[in-house]
Amino acid sequence: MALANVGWAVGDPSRAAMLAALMSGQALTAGELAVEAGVAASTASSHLAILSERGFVEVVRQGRHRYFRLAGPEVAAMLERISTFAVRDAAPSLRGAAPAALRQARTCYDHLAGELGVRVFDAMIADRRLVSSANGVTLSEEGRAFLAELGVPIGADDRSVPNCRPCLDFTERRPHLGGRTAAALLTAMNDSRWFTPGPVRRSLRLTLAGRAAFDRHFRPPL
Amino acid sequence: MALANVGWAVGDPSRAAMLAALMSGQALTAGELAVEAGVAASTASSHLAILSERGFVEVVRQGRHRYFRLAGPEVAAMLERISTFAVRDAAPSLRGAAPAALRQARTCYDHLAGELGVRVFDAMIADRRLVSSANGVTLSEEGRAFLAELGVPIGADDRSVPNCRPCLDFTERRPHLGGRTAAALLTAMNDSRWFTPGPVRRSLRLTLAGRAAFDRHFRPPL
DNA sequence: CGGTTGCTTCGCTGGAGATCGAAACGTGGA
DNA sequence: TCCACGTTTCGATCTCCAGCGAAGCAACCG
Repeated sequence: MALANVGWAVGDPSRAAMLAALMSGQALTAGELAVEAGVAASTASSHLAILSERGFVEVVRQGRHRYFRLAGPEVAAMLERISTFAVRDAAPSLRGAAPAALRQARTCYDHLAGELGVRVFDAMIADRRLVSSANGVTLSEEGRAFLAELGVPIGADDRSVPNCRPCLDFTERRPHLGGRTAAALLTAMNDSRWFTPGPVRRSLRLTLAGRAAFDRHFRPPL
Repeated sequence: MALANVGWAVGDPSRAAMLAALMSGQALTAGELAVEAGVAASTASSHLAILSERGFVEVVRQGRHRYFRLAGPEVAAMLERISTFAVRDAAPSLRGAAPAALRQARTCYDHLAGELGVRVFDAMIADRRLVSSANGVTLSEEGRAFLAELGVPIGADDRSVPNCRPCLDFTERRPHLGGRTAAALLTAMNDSRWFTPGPVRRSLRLTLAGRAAFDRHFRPPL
């Protein structure tokens, strides 16, 4: 029976934690997912085999890493449907405050996400500092110059840890900027005091200086 | 974690079987659900306690029976989403034809369901042959006369197997007519050759005579 | 009032599977 | 060529929980 199979697969706490982590749209390695779920690598491996067999996640080998990501938007949609179901009659306190803080700006592992994260992505695309390429996005010459101006170091474009890549934003449902350069960008932003820690773990609050800087450097398209 | 909780709840084969049975929209007793899942009554009881606690099903006591039904259309929608997920890459032949045939008219255990089932319900309400009552619907005097004219026997209104009751239609998401009288009505319809068996198990196909009769007796409201 | 029926509670058992560590494997870097 | 690291496989352990039957309630029927 379909219901039981799917339910069983996502019903294990460790597997659910892994899927939840992958809901961010990021591709994560087996090791990272093990940490995320709080289990040994061997345990994670068997769980990932199950999720992979059943079509919840797909895997791409890169060097000696194995990156996992959700198998498609239908999977994400279904998982979200399940998640939101349980929350439908939860304490309403959480629904308003915490997500609001997280919605505007937060960290997604090591880079900026939320409304402002998406804004960075959109603005850089609009200004042709970022251009779509075969598998994702790459920095243009203007983009490199722009980031250099902001004091963001740009490493070599490694295939396994790309410089820039789109990362699906969980709250905005649109890509924000991920990758090594995005991490460096967030570091630079923090060094320049654009953000202070927000009220919720992982949330960021824009300072006055940050607001001005955003208006100057990442004008919202349109 | 929400994902894990919901998944765990629906991930047990017995619980999944019960939920699947309830997806028809029918309210079923604990005993019937035990048979449906193929487990002992005691086992079913503990499963139903779990499903009830977590808000998947709601229960209404009637005499010494306990009728269970899905807690609401959101539950049905979520379960359907999960079920169809597993089928998403099955043979595409089934996706179009079978549901279409089932959508128009089919049997729901012993009575008529689908578009035409809902139409019967709506028309009888609109014509005041059926009136809402404390717990469900009951036949008015006009309703009894109407059914007698169609050759439908009407038994005494037993509390545990009611004469008429609303039964949530799975495809239409609105009630159609269930209960003992609805079963008798379907029998009468079949005797009068309003339907022939459809292409799919449980599906019904309207004959020319049936179409005319429906237009005469169950004029769609508005 | 018993008798019957539907359901739940209780205590126990068995088995599935989640978990870990150790060891094997495979890839990349030195 | 060898080592380091990420990952998988294997074997063993242990916990959780689905399952049942027996007994206890509760409602209806005579």
